[in-house]
Amino acid sequence: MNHPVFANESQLGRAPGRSPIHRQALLQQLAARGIRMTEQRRALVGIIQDASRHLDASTLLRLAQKRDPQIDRATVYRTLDLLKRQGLIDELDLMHLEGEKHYYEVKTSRDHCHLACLQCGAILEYASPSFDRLKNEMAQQSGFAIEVIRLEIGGLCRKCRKRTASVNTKLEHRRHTAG
Amino acid sequence: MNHPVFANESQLGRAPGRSPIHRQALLQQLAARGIRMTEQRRALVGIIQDASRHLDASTLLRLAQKRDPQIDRATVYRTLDLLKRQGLIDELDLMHLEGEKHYYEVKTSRDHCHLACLQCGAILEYASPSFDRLKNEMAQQSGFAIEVIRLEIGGLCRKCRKRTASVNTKLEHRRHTAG
DNA sequence: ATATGTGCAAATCTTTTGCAAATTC
DNA sequence: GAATTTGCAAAAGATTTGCACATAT
Repeated sequence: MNHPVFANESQLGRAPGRSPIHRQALLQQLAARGIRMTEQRRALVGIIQDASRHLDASTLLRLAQKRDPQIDRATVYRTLDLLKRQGLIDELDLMHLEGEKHYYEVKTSRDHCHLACLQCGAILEYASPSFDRLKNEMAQQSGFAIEVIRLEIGGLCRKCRKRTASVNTKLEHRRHTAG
Repeated sequence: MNHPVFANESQLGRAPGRSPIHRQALLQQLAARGIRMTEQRRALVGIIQDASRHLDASTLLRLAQKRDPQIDRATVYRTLDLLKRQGLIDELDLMHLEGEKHYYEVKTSRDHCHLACLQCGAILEYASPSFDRLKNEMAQQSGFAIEVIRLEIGGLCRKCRKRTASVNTKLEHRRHTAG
């Protein structure tokens, strides 16, 4: 790929280029590492996979309880921790748009970053060769063996910018025509 | 600047190119925005400025209380929130090396990112033209007006990598010479 | 048998909030 | 005296932990 790739701009939207094939690959990875895949863990992985947006722990719990009302908060947190330590999911803040929770997504084949609109809460995902290059450069220059990389941006999305701009224009107009 | 810049590798180290002049500039910015600078706020800003490492809220509180035992947790959080909203400090996770706290640093003239060693906790700060370029590219391509940018990396620092590598080698050696 | 996973409840940790008193404009 | 800032104590929210029981190897 030779140019930036976007996901559709949307509330807590998901990354570009995610495929259903991932599911099997993911379960295989876990099996290969000798990790016991229980019903509950399988369900949690599935929910994270299928979600059309980034989930936080309590939302994940709620969704999981729809199928299995028995499942406990602790299990959710323990599973998230497991998957995190195995490097199979990434943890995001999304600029703490709502409280201090974390959001999770299955690690994609391609690193990408998240742009969060501080006004409307839209999340845009962004992957580009420059990002890949920067990562390589940093690894090389710093001597770090990079395990996790997280680039998050807060700002105003295109729409909100226009909206704000037009409001400002109106306000200015009013100001000029007032006295 | 035409090449990557590092801060010294150290426990929770600070960014390259920070100058004491910042203090005045910062207080001026606040004054210019009509923000009342009380003794306590001034003290907190000073402590964050002077710190040789990234501080979390409770450490900041502890340090502030050395001079003024009266100062309260709430004031610290409220001040951090104020400075954050004014875009004068940045909030970091440092890959949650210890718990879920946040760390703070005065915004520097140059954007930089943080590499956190998951083994020894060292923090390396990194600024480079590629990072600046990526930021511009993203702003342009996405249409976002970027207000905050946060690039954090978790991995193994050079030292820990070597250390780990040599441990592995020893282990392998032992394994080979064992039976 | 031994190790691992789970539910439950309580604990912990960080951050926020309501309110009355103090301070500043 | 109106608006802002502060301390205090309580609340809220997210995450972790101890422990007894259940499940898998």
